[in-house]
Amino acid sequence: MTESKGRSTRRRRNGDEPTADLLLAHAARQFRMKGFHATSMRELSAALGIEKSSLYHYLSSKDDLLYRICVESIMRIRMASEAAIAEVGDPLGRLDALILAHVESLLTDFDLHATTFFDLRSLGEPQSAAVIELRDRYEAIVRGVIADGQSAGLLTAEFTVQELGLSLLNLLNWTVFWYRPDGIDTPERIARLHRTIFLNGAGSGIGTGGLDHSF
Amino acid sequence: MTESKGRSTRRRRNGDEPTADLLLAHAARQFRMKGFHATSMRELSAALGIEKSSLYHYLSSKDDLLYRICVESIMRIRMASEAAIAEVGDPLGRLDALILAHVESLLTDFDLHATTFFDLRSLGEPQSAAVIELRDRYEAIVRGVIADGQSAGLLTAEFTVQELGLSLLNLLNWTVFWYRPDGIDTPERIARLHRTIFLNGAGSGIGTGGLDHSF
DNA sequence: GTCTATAGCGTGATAGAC
DNA sequence: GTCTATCACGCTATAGAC
Repeated sequence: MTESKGRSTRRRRNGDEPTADLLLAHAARQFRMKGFHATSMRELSAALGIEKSSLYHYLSSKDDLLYRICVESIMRIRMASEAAIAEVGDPLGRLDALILAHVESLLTDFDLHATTFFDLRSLGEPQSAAVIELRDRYEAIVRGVIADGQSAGLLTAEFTVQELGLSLLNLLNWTVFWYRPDGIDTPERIARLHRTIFLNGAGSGIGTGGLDHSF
Repeated sequence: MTESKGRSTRRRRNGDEPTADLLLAHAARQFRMKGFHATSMRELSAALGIEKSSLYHYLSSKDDLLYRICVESIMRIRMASEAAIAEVGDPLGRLDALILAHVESLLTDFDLHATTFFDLRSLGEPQSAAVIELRDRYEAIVRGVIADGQSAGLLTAEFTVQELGLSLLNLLNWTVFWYRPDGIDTPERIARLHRTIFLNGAGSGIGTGGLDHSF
């Protein structure tokens, strides 16, 4: 819980004082829904119940806001995933923990992550490069867990660590595209779906494997 | 090959006459790279070697251009996939054919598909609804192939057709996010990777299944 | 920390000659 | 079918009072 200064100035549209965190959350929400360039500072300030010029007390530019959203998004999913796998020793348990933590962060901080995925390209240099490096570092952790699984004989050696990593992140990340928080699927069930597909596939095991690929 | 009118007016920046098809391709390319709102009509016309006002001979508005890109994108992947599965009778063969055709279209018409995925939300009504309906109709075809596979005992019944469809499209579609045409991976290898993961998973088959899920 | 007012620019789109 | 010229608007960001 964020501690207020204790001084209430005037009724906000949402009942809260505008803080840096609140600003980030509102902005991420609007960016996810309309896109970064399609969302004006006018709309942003209206959602917070202040004038647009007042926004510049909290940020230096619109780009700065996007940058902070991207960094926050990646730091959160990385912290969550690292904490989850730190408790587990065996390769399969680590993979399970990673998948669950990744999906839970993805769907909890939905607006942040969706904005990062969709609007990272709108970020100028050098911020863009900095965010990409952060993301690469997180994905290296994911690939590390996969590599351990391969070494332990848990995962196939038919494909490289890179390729398996791409498959896993494909499976997990695209969820932000269609996920709606009010839907019936829980993060747990979605994680279990992806976990099952990634490890065992959707095949029944009869006649789906072998060397008779048509391509 | 598009037939020219035979009359050359002046040297274009890319050596070609501006046609509706060429315009669409150039626009999709720029939209994919910078985003719809971040790409100006100025930049668009510059890539074609004409003045910005001349663009309006080919289109009625910037939104109209995006709409045509989205429709073209979905029609192409649908035609390709329908043609591919029409030749095949058995469920596994149809799934294989669908995956390969989907991935090939995705990577061949890379700019079109990426623009549709990333900037569909920038499209106003009623065009947006029209495109979403087109996409839903295509995804129904995908789900049909999955349903057939389930009926034939080829695919697990542990998850619904909807869920398996989401997993498969997660796996395939996110590829537009990281794919670069000059990379080393061919569409065929990427399709085979996703095909293997979706049907058999990445697990070695020892100790990855069963009821001992940690979630 | 929030306001009013406005600067300065780039945008999508149009008019009309050729 | 392409051009030159221009309009009207919305945008990000700043200045300065309180």
